Amino acid sequence: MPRPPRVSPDRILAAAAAEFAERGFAGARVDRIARRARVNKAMLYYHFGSKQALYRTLLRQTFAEAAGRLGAVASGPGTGPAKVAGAIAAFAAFIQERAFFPAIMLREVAEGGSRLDRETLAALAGVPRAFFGILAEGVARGDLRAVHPLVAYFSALSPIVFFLAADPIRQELGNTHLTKLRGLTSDEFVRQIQDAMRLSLAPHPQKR
Amino acid sequence: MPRPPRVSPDRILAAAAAEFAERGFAGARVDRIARRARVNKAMLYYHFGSKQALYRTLLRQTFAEAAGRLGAVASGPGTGPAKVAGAIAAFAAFIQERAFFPAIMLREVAEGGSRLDRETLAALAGVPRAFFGILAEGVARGDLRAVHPLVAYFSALSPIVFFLAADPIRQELGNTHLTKLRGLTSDEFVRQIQDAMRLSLAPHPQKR
DNA sequence: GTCTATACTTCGATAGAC
DNA sequence: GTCTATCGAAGTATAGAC
Repeated sequence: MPRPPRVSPDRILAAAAAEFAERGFAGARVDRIARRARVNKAMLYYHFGSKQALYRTLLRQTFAEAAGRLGAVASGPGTGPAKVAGAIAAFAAFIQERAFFPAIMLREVAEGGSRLDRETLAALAGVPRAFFGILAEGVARGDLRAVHPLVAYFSALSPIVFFLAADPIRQELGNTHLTKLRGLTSDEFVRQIQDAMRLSLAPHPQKR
Repeated sequence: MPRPPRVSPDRILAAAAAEFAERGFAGARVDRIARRARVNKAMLYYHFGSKQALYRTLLRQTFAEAAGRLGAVASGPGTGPAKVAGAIAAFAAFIQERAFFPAIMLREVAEGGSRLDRETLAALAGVPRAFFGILAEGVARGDLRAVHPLVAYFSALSPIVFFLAADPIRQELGNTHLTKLRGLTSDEFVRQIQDAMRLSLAPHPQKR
């Protein structure tokens, strides 16, 4: 006998994700989140207590799941280069399921994490930690070059976050004819980042 | 005979840069900007008209200067690889002079540019345009590989923006012992990104 | 759990004197 | 150009009935 689904909290979280991504914490409006979720505003406070608690709940869940996906790649099988490519793919796939993620990530980095509690910060830290684990294992095994982990981490993931988050602004620039470029799908972009990482992390010079 | 310097507008712009970077447009407070600039709030409105006009003025100036720096590299002398490295260095140097830039850039991308007028968007578009020019020239001359310009652009600049913007959050994570890493200076980071780009844009396989 | 009505606060912006 | 005082809108949050 299935438990009755807590539709309200889940709908509120989904609505909050969209609103916070579009407007940021300060720009988000509780009324708008409630309306998007088709619940009464009082219900939102009943379930989450405050705007900030809602925000933290959303981010903690999201970060934890992202870290979980990368952690699964890290503890799975495969060579170092394959795991790096797998981590990039997993991260990109996660983002594409949760289109709100890049914008929120960008905003939270800009904010310096000032609004996050310890638990949420810990969830966020799980993302780089999983990636660093892959790098360390590969270096120990000798199939990855020992670059500084932060360099590899930011080289691999930040272009993806940025590229996907910048989609609206690219549209806008394209529409006003300020720039013209051959289209590039997200999948192509991700593949190219994987290739670039493979090259820059290869332990020995290699043929292209 | 030197014109009297318009200290108020300049001080207001500097204060606005800090405030907008820390809190975003919606989170920024006009009162706080005025206080930081040590001017009366009415003066701020006298000079800039509205919070949004102030914001746009700041971003237009900043984007235009960033584009100008990259444009100078693009139209200057040097091989393709040297110009790419030069553009990365110029961009990093610009950011380090204007510490507020990464956070504002991140926020504006997250925002989808929705708050920018046409002129400010045009200024922003000058940044990738200069970078694309360097790439096209190098490809035509045969000393750069023809990767998609967007991939090169995001690979080169977004890690730098992210790394520098994430400094506060790294401090916080480090302080709460959630992660431990050997330090990495901004200069080292930039140099490594230059190296990675040199590798991934080399027209032929090369020794490391 | 759900809703209406509203208290309380903050903030952008301006009026108007100097 | 500069300042004080304040308006009016908008926003978070809650009280209290059902």
